[in-house]
Amino acid sequence: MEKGPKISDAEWEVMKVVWDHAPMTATEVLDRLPHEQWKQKTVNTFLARLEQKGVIESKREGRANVYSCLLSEGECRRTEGSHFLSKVFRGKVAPMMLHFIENEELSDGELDELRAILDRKAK
Amino acid sequence: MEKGPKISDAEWEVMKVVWDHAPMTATEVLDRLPHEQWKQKTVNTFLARLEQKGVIESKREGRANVYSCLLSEGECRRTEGSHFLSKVFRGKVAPMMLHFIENEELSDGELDELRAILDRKAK
DNA sequence: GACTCTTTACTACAGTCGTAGTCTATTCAG
DNA sequence: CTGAATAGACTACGACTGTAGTAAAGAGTC
Repeated sequence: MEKGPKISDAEWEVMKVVWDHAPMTATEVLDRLPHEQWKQKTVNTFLARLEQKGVIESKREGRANVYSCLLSEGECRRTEGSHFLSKVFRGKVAPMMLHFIENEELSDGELDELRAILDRKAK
Repeated sequence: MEKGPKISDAEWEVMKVVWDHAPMTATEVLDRLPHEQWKQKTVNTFLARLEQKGVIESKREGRANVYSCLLSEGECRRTEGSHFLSKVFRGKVAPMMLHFIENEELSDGELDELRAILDRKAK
């Protein structure tokens, strides 16, 4: 497991947009974010940093840069997830799962879904 | 939900020791950490910062400070867990659970344990 | 009491993060 | 072509992180 780059909180917000709509320009990214909280320059900075980190790449098209993903959301979730697991739950999966079952609102449908997944897994 | 203070990666390592053995002195904390990677001064700095953040408190006893927890590991897990959930899995619990079931090694025993918990929860 | 050892308190410093401003080059309107 | 608008590149800057060094104060030793 080559550990991927560290993606900060705010960078994750930008990446969610890029994962959902790439390829796209910096202006388009801003349009997909809450306008009250984000300025264009801030978005640009994060896009540049994410490119430095190798999470995305940019290609010049006319007057604008067009950004695409190099790492998928799933890959970044794996990196972030195992980091979280070892940091906060000392690497122990079952207690972590229990924690979320106890602390987060799970609908009956979700509970059923999870049981079905576990049944399949246990086979 | 009053959101607790942000506890950094390295601070979590220190806190695991404190949660397990408090009340204890800075020297005792170091003794419980891998000696190769931690220096006493570094530990002291983190203890001071954790006190600033309100995670622990210190009482002077003789020549040394004795540290105790103000926030439990469970409380900090709740803060960190809901932060992680919204950041990395857009707040959706079921996909996150699925992710960990698919990506982390779960023993048969743990799978059984989880199924039992879900059954109880669904009642 | 003077010196030494331990433990704290304060200071340092480079790297990352959040948040943008300034300077520049390119494009579009006339 | 010339000026105005726009998108990118580079710079800034204070807060937080990881990692300690230095100075100072209390506690024993002679």
